[in-house]
Amino acid sequence: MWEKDYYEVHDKMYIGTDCIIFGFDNGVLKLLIFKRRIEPNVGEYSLIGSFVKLEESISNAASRVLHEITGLQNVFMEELKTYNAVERDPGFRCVSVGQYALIRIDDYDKDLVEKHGAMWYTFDELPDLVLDHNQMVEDAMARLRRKAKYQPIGLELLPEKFTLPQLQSLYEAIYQRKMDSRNFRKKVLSFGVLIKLEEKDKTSSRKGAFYYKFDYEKYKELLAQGIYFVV
Amino acid sequence: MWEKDYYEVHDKMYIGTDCIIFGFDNGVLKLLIFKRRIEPNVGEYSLIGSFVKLEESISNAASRVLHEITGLQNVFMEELKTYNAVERDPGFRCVSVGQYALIRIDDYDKDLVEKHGAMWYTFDELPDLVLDHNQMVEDAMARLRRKAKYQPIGLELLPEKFTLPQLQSLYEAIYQRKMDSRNFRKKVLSFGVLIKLEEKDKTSSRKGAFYYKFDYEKYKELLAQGIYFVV
DNA sequence: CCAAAAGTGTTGAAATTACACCCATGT
DNA sequence: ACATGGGTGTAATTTCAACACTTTTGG
Repeated sequence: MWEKDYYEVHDKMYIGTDCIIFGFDNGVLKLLIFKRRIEPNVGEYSLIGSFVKLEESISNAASRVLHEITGLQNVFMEELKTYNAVERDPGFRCVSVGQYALIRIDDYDKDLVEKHGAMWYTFDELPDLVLDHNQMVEDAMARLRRKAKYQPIGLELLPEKFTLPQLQSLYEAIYQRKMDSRNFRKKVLSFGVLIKLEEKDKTSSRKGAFYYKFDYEKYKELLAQGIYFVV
Repeated sequence: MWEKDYYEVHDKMYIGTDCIIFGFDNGVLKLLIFKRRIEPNVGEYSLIGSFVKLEESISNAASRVLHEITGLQNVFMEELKTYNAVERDPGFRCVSVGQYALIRIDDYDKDLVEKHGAMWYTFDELPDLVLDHNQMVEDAMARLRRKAKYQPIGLELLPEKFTLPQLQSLYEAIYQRKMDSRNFRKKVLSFGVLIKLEEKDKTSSRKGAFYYKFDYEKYKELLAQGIYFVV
């Protein structure tokens, strides 16, 4: 890659990406935060991030760092927005692209996460983070709430097999309010993208709750038709 | 601004911004496109954009170039997303942040626009644009449709005084479908953010249509309460 | 047999859609 | 007088919200 003349008069800067990683654990929505072991800001808490290299896209960079830390690949991730205030990074002009990720909290590699000094925190108990990272988390949370109205995000945050009570508690965690189980079930089942399995989850009640899984095919069909999922 | 050691091992690149500028003219939604007079891609069509300088934020950069070309200031603008494919710009690695703007088509400085070789095109008649600019326009259009459901964007696209038939035709242009005028009126008036004026617009009918204006105060109150405007 | 969570229907209120005619006015 | 776009109300349908009891089963 070589640089054309008419570009050289312009300014170059760093581009980074920071990942707002949501996980859902036992009825509680959590965020993966880590304690920095390298400069700058050693010892402070921050999101997981990286500079973007010339030969990778921004989402590549995010996937790369996410894989390094959680061991996960093919994680659902979406761009949030850029954080580009001139003085946001005291070191040098650096634009960061926030990306939020949804992971299945039972999938990730606990040792790896621990080795990097990362920990799960609930939204309410977040420590102060470096730079504008607290703002990023707030923005991501707001986005998640909005997104959950239109798309079955349970698909990304729950294990492949999940129960309706689990799905409901995910939505309750996102919206921070109790929902009526009859109405909730009616609604989510009406979309016709859930397949009921024979098997029951007996870990949380004696009666047991039936497992469901997503019908990806039907889901894609509906999306293609422009149908929204509003819960 | 000086550069810390631990940054120097990373890659710097260019950041640009491209503006997807919507205007609403006489029942038709249009986009401001210009024919490039400078390298690279002289003679081809593109969105209006600029490189971001070290000492300005991305939205500053967009405002700057928008002002240069339309003469307008304080234009409504919002970040769309980044366009960051490694090879998107053949000159050098350059990430572009798309921003869409809504302008009152009767406000802009026609001479200035013409001097820069810019022209209004409807969405359906867009020429081929450079790089990924056609994609940007599509994304912006999709965003606008979604946004129009939640916020009274008429506020940005229409002149200060406007009639309900005008507002309706704006929504019809955005959603590309006819709406029922009784239902439309009922809905938009129910929000209570429109103030009916004494004056009538007689340019499009003999009977004349009453002008309305937005009640900004009430609008802000409602937004603060988290109320949505769904049309 | 009992505690604890899963599962299930109905009813009233609210919002949305469909639909057709009169009004005001410049020519 | 008439053509043109502006303005108005009601009824049917759909969607949403509120609400309580029965089922299952491990201990």
